[in-house]
Amino acid sequence: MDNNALAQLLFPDVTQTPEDMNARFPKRELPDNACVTRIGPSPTGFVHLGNLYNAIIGERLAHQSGGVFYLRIEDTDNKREVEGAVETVINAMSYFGVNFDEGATADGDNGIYGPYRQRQRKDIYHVFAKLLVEQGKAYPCFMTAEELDAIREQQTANKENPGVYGKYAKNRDLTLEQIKENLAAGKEWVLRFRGVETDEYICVEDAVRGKLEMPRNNMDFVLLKSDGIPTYHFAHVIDDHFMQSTHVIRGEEWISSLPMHVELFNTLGWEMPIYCHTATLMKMDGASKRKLSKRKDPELALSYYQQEGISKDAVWEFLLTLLNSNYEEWRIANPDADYREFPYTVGKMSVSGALVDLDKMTDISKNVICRMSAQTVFDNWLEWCEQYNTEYAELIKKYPERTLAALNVGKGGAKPRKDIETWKQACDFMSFYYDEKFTVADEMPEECDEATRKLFFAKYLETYDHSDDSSAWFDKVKAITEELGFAVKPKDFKKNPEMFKGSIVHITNMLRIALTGHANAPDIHEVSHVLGEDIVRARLNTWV
RNA sequence: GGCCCGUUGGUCAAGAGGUUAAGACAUCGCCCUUUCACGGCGGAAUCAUGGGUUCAAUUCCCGUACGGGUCACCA
Repeated sequence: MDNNALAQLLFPDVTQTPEDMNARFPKRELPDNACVTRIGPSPTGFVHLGNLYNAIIGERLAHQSGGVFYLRIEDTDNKREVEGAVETVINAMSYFGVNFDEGATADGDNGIYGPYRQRQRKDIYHVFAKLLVEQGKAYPCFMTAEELDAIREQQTANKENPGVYGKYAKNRDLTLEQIKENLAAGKEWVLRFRGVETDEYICVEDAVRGKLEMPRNNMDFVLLKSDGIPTYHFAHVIDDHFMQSTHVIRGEEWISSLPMHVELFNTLGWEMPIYCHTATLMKMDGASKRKLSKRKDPELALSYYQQEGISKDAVWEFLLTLLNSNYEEWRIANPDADYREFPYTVGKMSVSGALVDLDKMTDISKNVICRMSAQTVFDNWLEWCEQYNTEYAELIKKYPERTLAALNVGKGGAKPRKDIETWKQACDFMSFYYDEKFTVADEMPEECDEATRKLFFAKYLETYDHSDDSSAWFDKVKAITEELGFAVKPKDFKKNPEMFKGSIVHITNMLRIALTGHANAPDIHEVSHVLGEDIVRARLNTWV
């Protein structure tokens, strides 16, 4: 077989050489130990937590080391492509604060190692496809889907490994004449790698898992599909070589195709990047763990977190706690530091599938929000409402001063309140500050019967002076409490419950509910001043 | 089925051949407090399993179970 003739027959238009490619993509000039990383999403229009999870690792590695983090669109499967998906990826990533130095942009490319969309890199892949044919390491295969199915059936029946290899690789040794005939007959073909029959093992040092040992590839896997577009495997090796990725971060589902990648790097004589195979995100389903699924689990979609109003920093920090086991300790030691200051390391990563725990996420979100200034909370909440709850957006804009003052309640000091968990929940929590939304949601304490209520609110309003300071105000509350036969000190009531109708706890609860509608609301005196005297009087008057 | 990866409290997890097996979330109790929170203190709760190596194994090795992945002209 004349391999050069075959190569020329298959790729008549390819005139460039591997040397041309080396010249086209010069070596990056970066500091020592700088990491070059990337994410390579396929443009399906669905961005999920796992994408972000891997993106964060790449982003951290690159930006901590003065390296480059880029976006490459892996669009080799045109069946799955969705309009506008590239923009969706970029927007989602940028919403969560993941920004690219280089790569695909909404309307083009940024960087000299492009194009950054694989479909546009056909000419590059073909140079190496041709090279492999010349070297006798790749060959055209004309087998139809039916033939392939038949082989697979036979293999399954014989309890053999399925696939095109060894004697099953029927087109492996076609003559140049046969190939010419097939081509002339207009038969479709794919380019297959010529696998070696061997019982050798390969060993790859994975940065998160350590040694990975598996049988060396013996499959005649597909390099180029019948439309001339490469498969993931071929594209990955060529792209990560020329774009000079130092670390390939991807999900563990790729481990099983690693032998193909190793084989390609070796035959092309290129150095392998460092592989980081990350754990799959799991979820509790009944009593067992399972992989998060796109269809069943809304929390897998990144858009879910936006809709729920979980702040982007909280999502980052949540992922960081999964990614690096000592992140939480660092956070406790450095409560005010930016999470970007945390020194991330790959080796500290979990290798087993982590469960996505929404409670934990909420807790982190709460802590993130309580560290923000009232103004920042205001801005972020409003921004979220503009998109997801326009009714509240209007209210915030209608009462900006009151809203800001309300958000400021419990701020300052070493132990800020943690009332707001998410932007969505903020709408519920803050509702009582707006007459438009105010309702009495909780029951009055049973110790306060109707007569008590009427009497209390009448007296309270009678003596109410909006300018009273906190202690003057509370003295008055105490006086009325005593008058009504309630214990001023909760402990007295605890000791001798039969001597009182209730305690000041019940009285203040009643007041709180009348004022805010909820048993759970901040300090009454402070809330009163945020609301203003008119609203306070109006709300309490309805109980008299 | 073949190949591969994994398994420490309910969850996320640290950990090392000898530890009282960290810490966080959740949960329960107590304290602080006018209330609601915040906060503080404390409780309950974990090394999948069998065998080996060893003076000693949760940690190292082998098997088993369980969970997961993959075996496409999908990534």
